[in-house]
Amino acid sequence: MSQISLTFPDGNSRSYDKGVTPADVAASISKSLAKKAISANVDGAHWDMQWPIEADAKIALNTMQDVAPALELIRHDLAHIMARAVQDLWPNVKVTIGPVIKDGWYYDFDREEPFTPEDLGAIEKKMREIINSRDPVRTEVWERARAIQHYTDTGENYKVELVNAIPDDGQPIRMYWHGDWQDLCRGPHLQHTGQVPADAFKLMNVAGAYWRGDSNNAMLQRIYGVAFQNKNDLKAHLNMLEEAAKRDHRKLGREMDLFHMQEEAPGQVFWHPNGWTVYTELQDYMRRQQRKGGYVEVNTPQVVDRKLWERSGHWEKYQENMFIVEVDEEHAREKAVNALKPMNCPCHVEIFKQGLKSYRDLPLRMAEFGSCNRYEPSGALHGIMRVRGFTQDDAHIFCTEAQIESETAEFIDFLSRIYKDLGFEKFKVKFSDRPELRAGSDEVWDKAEAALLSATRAAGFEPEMNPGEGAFYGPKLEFVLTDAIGRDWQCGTHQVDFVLPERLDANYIGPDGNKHRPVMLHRATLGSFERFIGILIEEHAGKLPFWLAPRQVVVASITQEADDYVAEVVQQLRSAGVRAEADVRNEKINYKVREHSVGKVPVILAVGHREVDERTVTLRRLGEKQTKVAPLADVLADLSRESTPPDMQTS
RNA sequence: GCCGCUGUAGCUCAGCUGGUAGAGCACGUCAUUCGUAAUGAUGGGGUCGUAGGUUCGAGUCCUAUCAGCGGCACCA
Repeated sequence: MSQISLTFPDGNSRSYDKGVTPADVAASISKSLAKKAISANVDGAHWDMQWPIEADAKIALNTMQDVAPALELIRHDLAHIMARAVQDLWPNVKVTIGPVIKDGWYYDFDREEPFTPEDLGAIEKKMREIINSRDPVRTEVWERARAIQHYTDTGENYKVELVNAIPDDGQPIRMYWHGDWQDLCRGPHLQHTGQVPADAFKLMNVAGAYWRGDSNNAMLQRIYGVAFQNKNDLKAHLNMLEEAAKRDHRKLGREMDLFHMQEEAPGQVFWHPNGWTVYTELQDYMRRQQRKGGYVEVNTPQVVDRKLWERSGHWEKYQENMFIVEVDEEHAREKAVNALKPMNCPCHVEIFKQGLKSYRDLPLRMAEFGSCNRYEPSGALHGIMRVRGFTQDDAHIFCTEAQIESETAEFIDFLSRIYKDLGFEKFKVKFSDRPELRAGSDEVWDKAEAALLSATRAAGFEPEMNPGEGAFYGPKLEFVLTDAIGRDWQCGTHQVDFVLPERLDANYIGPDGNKHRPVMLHRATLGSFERFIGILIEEHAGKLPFWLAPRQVVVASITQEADDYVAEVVQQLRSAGVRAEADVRNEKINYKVREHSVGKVPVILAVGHREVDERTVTLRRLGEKQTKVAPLADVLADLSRESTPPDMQTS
């Protein structure tokens, strides 16, 4: 039998028989390692202890101390153990797939009756039994025909489909057994079920999910679980979720009296005075940024004849998601079907088309705080993050092909500065390329994708790839922020579009005296005010930066004799541009401090007879215990400076 | 839109197997004038999401519908 040489992390090599497994290797080193090992890294690939090694390689054996492989295996084995537990309890349930995800795993089942919370408890219990039984994990590579026959015989029709979907490119069809329970799986897995910590996982919830992610397919039941290396990590995770729930923008929106939503206007926001203050502060800030950035601002109609949407192509694709506005026929002077504008781009093209444009006018950056309405599917709505009525900080840049790259670079810079001002130093960038259903030739897509990508990389970002997720008219850069519990939300976007200018016949006169098509860049920085404010609230846990805080200062009296002084302080703060309120209610200072702290007011100024006499105030900042007594004039100057937005700070 | 869960006072929630609604906070009034996260007393407040149905009787059971929540699908 031929020999191969395996090189260990310490640089030493040993030779083994060809086809040696990591389990053999571990056993050749020590008995305890053979027991402790969970998997190996073989030339960088995560390798099951049972898989044979056929050639010289670098090898490292993993134990539970190696976090990444340990978590991967724990979660993956738990997926199998859970599926086994479910089939032990309900033999008629069909299994499908069960991958590892962030913090845990899920497994999709086909079962008539819904899983109940009690079922989850029973499954967890069964899973612990399986773990405690320390059943060996075994693997074999099967012929495709045998696997299909096996799953046909056992009635696992989803598995048949999965086997058939495995490409015929020499990739092995691998079977795994956890005890007697069998699943199709790429692996690797642990050596036996007892290697999974029995006290560091929890089944979280059941949800519906379509088979293979396609809404035309059957709806399966997905059970989500989380798992860690030990009990404490699990506890910390559950604790984190509990803390995150306190930062939920829907909860804080109510507590801070920012907005509400109600049944009569689903997916639309009633902004209260506090929330509207945040909104307008943010809008003022964006308007200043856009002016500085060389944008012109426009405004376009809300109700637009369907003819324009037909020409732009949106009617065909998005008709069902548009609010249709029809005038009562009896009273209508002319019959027309209109739609509430779901987007601003066609309207901006129409402005561009007014008057002949020259290449000297390009790039033309046209911005609008555009109110849009989209009839989003009911299940998509989520607080103020995904709504049916929203306002984009939208702009369209009309430019030449040659300008795409520099305009993209400039926008990325523009967005980064703004996100930084708003407290987001880091954000994800995703790149979505051509979808299957699209307009425009491959040649045009090649150009657009290349230009977007190279500008993004030049700006220092390596985008995450979203294959096939682009808009129908062009590739897309997405700037993604996450909410309190880690869900991704697309906020900023930057898209190249060669299609719409064509469809709506926009053109400019080039240096050659001929008509040319401009390229259109669709871009939004915040995305929508609604979503961005939602993210902002969660990111800051309601403690918004001072300049954005709706109620910046409450001046609270300690006794009635300070009431006049309170009024004076409030007046002076307001004159200095600070949003200040008086609280002269007949309540104890403790009560007032608590109430305004809960309301996330960043600064409380308490005044009693001492302050009146000395013309000082006692200042307390949100979240801090200690207070500071200072002359009124000093505090006025400080707070006035603090309330100035970051882009208007002078020093 | 799909699967599941939820909907009782402004908010958070209780209300067992059907016998016609309850707490805390909030709000009003009175007392208290207080030094940094809840002063005390007292009072008012709900057609139990909506519409049907079963029943002598429905917050409780059934049907439909609306909205919200968690996922999935969608996201110009």
